[in-house]
Amino acid sequence: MQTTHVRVRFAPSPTGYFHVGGLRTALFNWLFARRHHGQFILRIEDTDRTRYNPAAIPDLLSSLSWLGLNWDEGPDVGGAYGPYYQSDRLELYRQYAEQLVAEGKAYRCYCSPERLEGLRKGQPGGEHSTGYDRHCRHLTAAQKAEYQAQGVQPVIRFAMPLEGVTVAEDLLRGQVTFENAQQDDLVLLKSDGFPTYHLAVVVDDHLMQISHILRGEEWLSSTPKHVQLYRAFDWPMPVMVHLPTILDPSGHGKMSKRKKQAPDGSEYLTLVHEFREAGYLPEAMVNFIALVGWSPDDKTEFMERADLVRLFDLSKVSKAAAAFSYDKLNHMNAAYIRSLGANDLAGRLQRVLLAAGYQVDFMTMLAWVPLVRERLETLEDIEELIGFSLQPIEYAAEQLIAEKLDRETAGRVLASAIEVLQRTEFEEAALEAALRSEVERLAIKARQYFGCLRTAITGKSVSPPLVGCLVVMGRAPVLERLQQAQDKLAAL
RNA sequence: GCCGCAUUCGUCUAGAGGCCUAGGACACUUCCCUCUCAAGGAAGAGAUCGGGGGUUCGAAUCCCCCAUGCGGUACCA
Repeated sequence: MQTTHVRVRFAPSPTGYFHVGGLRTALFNWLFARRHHGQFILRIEDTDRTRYNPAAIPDLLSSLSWLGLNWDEGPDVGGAYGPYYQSDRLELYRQYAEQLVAEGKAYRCYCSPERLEGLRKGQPGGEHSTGYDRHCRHLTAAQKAEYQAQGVQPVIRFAMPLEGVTVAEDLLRGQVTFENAQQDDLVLLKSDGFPTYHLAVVVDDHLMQISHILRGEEWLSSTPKHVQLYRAFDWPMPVMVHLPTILDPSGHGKMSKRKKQAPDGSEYLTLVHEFREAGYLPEAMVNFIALVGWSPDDKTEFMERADLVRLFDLSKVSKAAAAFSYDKLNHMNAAYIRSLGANDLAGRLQRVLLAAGYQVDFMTMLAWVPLVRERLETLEDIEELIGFSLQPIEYAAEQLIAEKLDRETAGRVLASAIEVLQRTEFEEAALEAALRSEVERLAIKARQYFGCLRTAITGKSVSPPLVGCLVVMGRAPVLERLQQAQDKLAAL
């Protein structure tokens, strides 16, 4: 596989935001390029003017950068085989299309969209569901002249062989055979002068000397068209690899084709920027996505980027579509968060909170790290975890007497805590010892004592270890909340 | 409808004729730890390898048929 110099490309169409399906294709291309010390090329396939979305390219570029998938040639960086926007290569496609016309391998078609539409409607269920009836394939000179006179803007169609078969070679699936009679005379050049995907992809992959085409499985069906185009141009075929589809978590339907609802009614994330905003680490995303449709062996799952590059092997890519598991992603993200250095984690968390509008300094964040580290599934969870320390809390007074406490005892707990916290050094071991002895003195359970305090301090029944929270918050704010709790209890 | 691809625990997968009474991970259950929640530790449940025919001494692994799923069937990519 490393006999030829590896040049691969990721060639998205800027019609919408970058989604996980595209990410998987991009990542596999990137890994393959890095594994073989080849080039990873980014090419923008903006040949559909009607679906063009100006937000798509900035989103794509920033997402790829966030994930660390750098490209050797493409937008921003240029390269020897540019331009890398297909809309800047129109003249090229026109020339190649004309060349095929001149050689009798393609022809001008003057059929109206209405006629084509009628054709499609008229023949469902027929033996030949092939869309176009090749009406214009054998027009006489006079007929052509008449269409021209009418001012009809023709398209250029490829003249597919009418008989025989086309065999596509796929690295994973072997030889896939298609009957030529089933194939359409596909449009190469649209009436607006833009190429279709089929023409542009073949011309560019050849001109850019792409050695391996790794693309989604949905392209397998159009591969015979591409094979015939390569043949018509007399160009060598790149190695083809069709990557398995990513299914949504239910296992039905392509991921990200449409938004799907999770069992709890929320929407599944499908766009890369959504994962970023939801607090997923780029390193976790890369590791996880690498495992959707590929695995190095029967054990290895956590792999740093260098491992991924070293181990990536196209021949071990799975052929079957795979469902996207948010559970596993979350697990992996949490594991990556836990493995981060304290300073690194603190910095990332601080950024999340600042972006959410909170005032937090780095040292405080650093103090929180040991308390929250193994409780974070995503970076965004930090707000839920320590939000109580950043803004006033609200809770019902009844919550102070949970855990089978009674009102009087809860009052004693608060009083005892206030007393202890006033005189004890604000340091974890000292506070822990002092509070524990109060638990004994009051002859209640630790969970009751700390549960009451937890509500008073955090307003919640779940929090990071309480004593740690007290230390990070500091004496004054803590005492203030305990006194507020006393008031609440009194008012009950 | 037609064409193509795929089919191993709920999910992601390992497996390329005997190493498989099918391994790992997520999720799940139980227990331990424990101020809550996590994390961690231990144990457990979970797939006769979609079904049916072959080939073979022997098949999850090879062949055929069927079923199901997915994809394609555009002047979209």
